[in-house]
Amino acid sequence: MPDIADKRLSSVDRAYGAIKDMVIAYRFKPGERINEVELAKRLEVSRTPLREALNRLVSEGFLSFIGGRGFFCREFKPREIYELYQLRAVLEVAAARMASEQATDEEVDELERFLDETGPDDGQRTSEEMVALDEAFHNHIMRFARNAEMRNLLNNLNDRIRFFRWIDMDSRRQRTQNEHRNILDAIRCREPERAAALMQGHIGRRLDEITSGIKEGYSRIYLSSAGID
Amino acid sequence: MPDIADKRLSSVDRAYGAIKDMVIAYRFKPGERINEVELAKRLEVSRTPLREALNRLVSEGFLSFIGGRGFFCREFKPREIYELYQLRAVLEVAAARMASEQATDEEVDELERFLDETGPDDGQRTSEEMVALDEAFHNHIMRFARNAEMRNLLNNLNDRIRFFRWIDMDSRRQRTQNEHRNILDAIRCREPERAAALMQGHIGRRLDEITSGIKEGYSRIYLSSAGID
DNA sequence: GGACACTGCATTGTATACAGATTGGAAATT
DNA sequence: AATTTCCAATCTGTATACAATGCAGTGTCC
Repeated sequence: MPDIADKRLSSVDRAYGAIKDMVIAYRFKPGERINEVELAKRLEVSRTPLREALNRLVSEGFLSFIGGRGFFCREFKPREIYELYQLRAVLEVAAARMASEQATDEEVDELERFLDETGPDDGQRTSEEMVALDEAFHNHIMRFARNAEMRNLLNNLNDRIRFFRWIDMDSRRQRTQNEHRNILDAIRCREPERAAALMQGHIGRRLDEITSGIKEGYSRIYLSSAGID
Repeated sequence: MPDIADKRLSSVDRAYGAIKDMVIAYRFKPGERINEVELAKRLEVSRTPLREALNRLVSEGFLSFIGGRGFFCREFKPREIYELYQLRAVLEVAAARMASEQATDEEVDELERFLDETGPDDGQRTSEEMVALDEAFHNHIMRFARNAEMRNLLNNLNDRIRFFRWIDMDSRRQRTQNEHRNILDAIRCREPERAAALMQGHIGRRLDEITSGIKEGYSRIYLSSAGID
């Protein structure tokens, strides 16, 4: 996470990081218009670098833009979240298959140690922490797949759906660890199809439940953005 | 393709479209530094909207950026092209599977008519035309998959690898049509796994041959950009 | 009472100015 | 001859100004 006040960074980078964090944390309401002058004042940059950062965030799917009207926090229609999850599943299933073929034994051992150290859940963790650990596991797998483009894309998707993963994390604390261990075992045994099938089950099975989860997500979004400002 | 001179479009949009077309057509050499003042003059916009467009193109993978030094045409290392192809294969294999489950019978018929009308190759087509038809077929499949995020991503990937698809199109004019018909048949029969396997073969088999093709691609890039200006 | 036009304010779109960083090349030094 | 230093020209990074567009609130007309 880039420091917003770090003067070594360019104004564009500072604005970019700050706004992205704000979008991820739902400090903007979905569909809310972004006032450039006000935001520029808040971030202590001028509108020129601010708009460069906003343009980048539009390309990355965090904001939308309507000519003549300005920039908006992107909306999260249930269908869109569903599609993001679906793409994430496609990517991660492929990554599991590729990891089974390309991960080194050392990498597999390292990931197993990670699982040993971080689990099982003692019941004290927040949803945020659980998601972070979950993400870390999946990022390991993706690194084993040796494809930087896919890795960047997964990072982008994770940033965009993180909030909604909080919601359904509660219901599967226990199962997650076991499923992760099974996936890792398939990779260790060099069984791409089994790894892919397990990953498909691990992510894909939740797809149907997501639509309902989004409603709860929305209520939390409005709560949090109302409570902070 | 947006008209560069269309004054109804904003300066940012005009610059964005023009630069993207230039990158796709390799009017910049890989790694070439982009002079903002000169490019702004050529496109008849000021540096402010130009830089907004350049920032968008960085996020979309068409350009790179180094703070303090400026914008550069992205380089195409063999490894990167390989990874883009690989991601494309992952996406399209998933799309074939999803299309088998979700395409309507009418859509399948429509795509079959498209194949009837555009093939077989009479030997008169250029590589560019062949790639355009190939892309159109694959875009149909992707539309059947009902995922806008994946569709956008595929469009982005196609724009970024189009040049290299010209190179290996020559060698497989005939086979392409047959493979397309087989894939469509699997979708029609609602056999997701067969569709996926055929798509995997159709795209994935070429992955190994790509690295060598890139060298030829590079020579064409330098020829074309030298010849036009 | 409701629809519509008008007007002033707020906001975006773009050009330009200028400060600071970078680069390439000439001159000086080893 | 090769390397380094320094300087001027060039280029990027950012702020600001102003024009153009959109928006909301008011009043008017039907």
